[in-house]
Amino acid sequence: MDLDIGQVAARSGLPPATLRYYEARGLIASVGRRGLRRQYDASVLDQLALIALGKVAGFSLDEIGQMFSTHGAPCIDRDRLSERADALEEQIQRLGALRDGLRHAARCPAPSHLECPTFRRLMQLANRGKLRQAGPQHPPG
Amino acid sequence: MDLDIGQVAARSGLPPATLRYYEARGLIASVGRRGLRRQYDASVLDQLALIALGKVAGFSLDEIGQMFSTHGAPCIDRDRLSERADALEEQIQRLGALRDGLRHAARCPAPSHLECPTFRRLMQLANRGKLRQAGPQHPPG
DNA sequence: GTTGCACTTGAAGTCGACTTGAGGTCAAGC
DNA sequence: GCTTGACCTCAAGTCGACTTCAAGTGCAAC
Repeated sequence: MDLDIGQVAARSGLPPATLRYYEARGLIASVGRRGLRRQYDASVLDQLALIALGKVAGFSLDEIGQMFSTHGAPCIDRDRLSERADALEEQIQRLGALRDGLRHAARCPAPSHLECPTFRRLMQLANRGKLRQAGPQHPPG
Repeated sequence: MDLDIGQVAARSGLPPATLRYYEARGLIASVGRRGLRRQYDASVLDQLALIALGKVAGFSLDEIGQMFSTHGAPCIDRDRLSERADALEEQIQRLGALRDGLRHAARCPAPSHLECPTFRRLMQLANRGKLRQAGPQHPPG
């Protein structure tokens, strides 16, 4: 019934090294060994899916780790999800403004972007940090 | 008329070390020295604002560097801005889906999130990479 | 019985954008 | 003329999430 680390890797799409890394970080736990090899309960796949979700939602591995109760079952704080949803909402607003600014700049007839008032306003915003944390994540690796 | 690096730092809010770093990367150029100290033309402030904007828009420093012509004046590719605007649009869609999912999960009456179909669907999406690159950027440093 | 492969370990390397540190130089103020 | 403080250079350190490496182990197949 248990899964060998290789099988978990195959089903989750994560390399074994990453699974060991997660285990070392306390995000997942193996149920034992067969020879040297780690064995995992099938529920680890759910946990890994949850971890993946947490990551795209913007949680750090540490934060995700705290969402698993000591017993391994997920105990996700609903307030925390709401908070994160609100943060996403704000970010969406910022990105929307940025997108509109870029669209405008792309079409703007001013000879230099520096002469376009809209573009300059965008620059001001960026400089004052109003737009901070709005950028897309460069794909890790 | 020229600005000392300290003045540029004060006006831009960037530490001198960062200005030197940008200069080493070829993003800005000093017009000379007074004693040891770098002197900059006032236009460097525009360039720095532009760099800040590029950063929040998700460009890397290398990409931003390429947007300055060899003469220092910005020569921003309008197609590139459009592309980035489109990428932002997509990201906004993904973040919206994620936000909705989180909101639902926060309110969902299922005893465990794992038993909520919406939440599970979200997990699936995250796992298939449909949501990748959607997370908010953790502020560097 | 030996080969081969997927695993094991711990340490070190990677990425981008800086920041920090050590040791040195210069102009100004006392 | 000596101190102070802001700059200088170059090297190394930081952060998070991995990846890669070197050297070793154990099971299965031939």
